[in-house]
Amino acid sequence: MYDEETDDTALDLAFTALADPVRRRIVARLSRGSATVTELAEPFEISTQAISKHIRVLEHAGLVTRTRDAQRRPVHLNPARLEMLTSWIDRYRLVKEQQFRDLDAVLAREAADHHHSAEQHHRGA
Amino acid sequence: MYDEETDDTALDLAFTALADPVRRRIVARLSRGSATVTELAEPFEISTQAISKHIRVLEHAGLVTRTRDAQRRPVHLNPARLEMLTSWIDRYRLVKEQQFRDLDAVLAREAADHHHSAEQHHRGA
DNA sequence: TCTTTATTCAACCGGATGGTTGATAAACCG
DNA sequence: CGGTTTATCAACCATCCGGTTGAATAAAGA
Repeated sequence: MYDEETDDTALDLAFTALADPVRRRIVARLSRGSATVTELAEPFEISTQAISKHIRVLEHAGLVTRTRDAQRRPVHLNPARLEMLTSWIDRYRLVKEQQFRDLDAVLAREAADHHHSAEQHHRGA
Repeated sequence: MYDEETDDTALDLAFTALADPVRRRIVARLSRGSATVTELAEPFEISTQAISKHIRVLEHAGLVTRTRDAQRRPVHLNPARLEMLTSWIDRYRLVKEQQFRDLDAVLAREAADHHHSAEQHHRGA
């Protein structure tokens, strides 16, 4: 879905959003079901305004959406956006892990460490 | 490997490290093979000092390691650390995606939107 | 040894970030 | 209507972050 030319600022916003422990706990909580701002704020010792800001960061990153129920604004997790992150990470993780299994790559890495330059030994992989 | 009680600051560091487009490009480059600081700096228009700082952030996050070859310090990607991130994300993504497939969860979510409280309808999932 | 190359250290700067408090808006409840 | 609940807006503040320039370290090469 998000393959090839993944929007850079979208990744910025999403990784930045998950770089904060409070926001990660919010995501964890939302994975078990939607919740309102005050519900989400309850386990924390910071103000609801601060939580509201955190939710805005998550929303701006597309990781959560909000609906409306009277004066409440329930927050819902968007798993598709999480999938965007795993697909980005896996793209490079898997390439590298394949290299570990590839003897040629191991030799190229040793060459980078013990000889002059790392350079492109086998870019045809 | 990193299941259960994943160290919070480790996740902080790793997500923060990937929240920067320059650092993500460095990771992408390193997935194709190790490289030195000046090699990594080349495609960018910023100073090598800035790149050096970026690498330190990645190293501190455990995403890369460094060896020594004379006055060069080749940088290597650590795929295991990337795997830590995907496993964290997937933990919550998959729970939520399961809810989408679960009719009971859909009903619970509607109840959260149209009635009084989101609350715990089916925490036994 | 003197010079060049590779990299880091140190100080600095502007802008973003995460928290605060106080005020405001909107919808429900009596 | 008046009051309570839910949430955001606004201003403020300290710290962090990503970049800069200039100096220092370390090893290689002449």
